[in-house]
Amino acid sequence: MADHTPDTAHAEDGQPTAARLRKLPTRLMSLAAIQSDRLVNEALARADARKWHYAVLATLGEFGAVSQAELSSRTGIYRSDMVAVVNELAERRLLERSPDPADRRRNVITITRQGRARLRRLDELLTAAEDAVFAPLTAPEREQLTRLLTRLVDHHGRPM
Amino acid sequence: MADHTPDTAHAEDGQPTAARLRKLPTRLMSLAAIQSDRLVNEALARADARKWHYAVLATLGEFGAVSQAELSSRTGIYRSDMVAVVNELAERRLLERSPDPADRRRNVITITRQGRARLRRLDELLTAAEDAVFAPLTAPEREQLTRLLTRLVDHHGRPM
DNA sequence: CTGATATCAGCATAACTGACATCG
DNA sequence: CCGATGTCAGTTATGCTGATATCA
Repeated sequence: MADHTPDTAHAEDGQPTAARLRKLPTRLMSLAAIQSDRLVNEALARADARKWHYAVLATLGEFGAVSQAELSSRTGIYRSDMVAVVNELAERRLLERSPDPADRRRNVITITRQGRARLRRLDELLTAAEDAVFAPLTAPEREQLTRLLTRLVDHHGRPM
Repeated sequence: MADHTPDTAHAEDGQPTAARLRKLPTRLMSLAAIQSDRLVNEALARADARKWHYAVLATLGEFGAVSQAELSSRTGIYRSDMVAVVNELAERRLLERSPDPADRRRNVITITRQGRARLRRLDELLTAAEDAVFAPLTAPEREQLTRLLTRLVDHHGRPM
C-alpha cells in the first residue's frame, strides 16, 4: 500500500466505516453523486427549478424548436416523464407547446424569451453549485475528473 | 479549447445532447453513478443481495458484533432503514439478531458462518462489477478517479 | 429529565416499464 | 401492418423525516 490514506476514517458524525467499504470505488461514485445532486437540487430549488428543467431549457436554447420525443432523446429524460416537465415549464411560461402542423402526432416545443432569461439564471446557479461541489479540487483536478467521468459515461451508453 | 472532444456527440440510441449539458460535470457525476449503480445492483441481484446487504456484512466482517445503531453510523444507512436490512439478512441466516443483555435497548448483531461465506462471494461479484464499470480506464486512472472521489466525499461529510 | 435505541409510517424524487390512442 | 408520438398509470429503490415505546 503506497498511499497515505488511513485504513479507517471518522465521519464527523459517527463511527468509522469499514476499510473495504470506505474505499470501494463504486460506493464513492454513489456518495459523490448524492452530494453533488443535493447541492445542485438545492441551488435550482431556490429558483423554483429542477435539474430536468435545466436540461430541457438548455436543449431548447441550443437546438431551437423540437418535438418532445427529440427533447427526450437529447436529454435522456424518458418520454413518459417529459410530459410533466414540459407541463411545468409551460405553466411558468418558459416554453410553448403547440401542435406540429406537418405531423399531427408531434408537439413543437419552443423556448420563450422568459425561458431564455431563466436559462441564463439557472446557468449561473449551476456554476455556483458546481464550485461548491468541486471546492476541494484544483482546476486541473476538476478537468481531470470531468475527463474520466466523460470516458465512463460515453463507454456505457444511455439505456432507453 | 485544447482538448479533442467534439461539441456534440451522438448517443448510440438517439439525438446528440446539447454541448453545455453534455460536459456539465455534476451531470456526468449523476450519469456515471447511475450506470455504476446499475451494474453493481445487477451483479448483487444475481446473488439475491443488494448494496446495503454488502455494506452491513462488510462492516460486521471487520468489526464483529455491533448494535444496529453502530451499524447505521458505520455504513451511512439510516437507522430507520437498517431494520429492514437486518430483517432480510436474518431471514437468510447471514446474521443473527439477539438482545444485548448489558443494554436492553440494543440488539447485538453477529455475522454467521454463512454470512462470512456470502460476504466473500459478494466481494467477488463486486470486484467483477467494478471491472465492468471502470473498464474504459487504466489502473492508474482508476486510482486517480478513486482519489478524487474520496476527496469530494470526505469534504462534504455525511449528513445524518 | 435527557438521550439513545429499535421500530414503524410515510414522503419525495428518480429511474424505469407498460399500455394505449393517435397518427404517418 | 409497422412504428413513432404524446400521455397516463404504476412500480421500485432510495434518501430522508418524524413519531413512538423502551430503556440507560
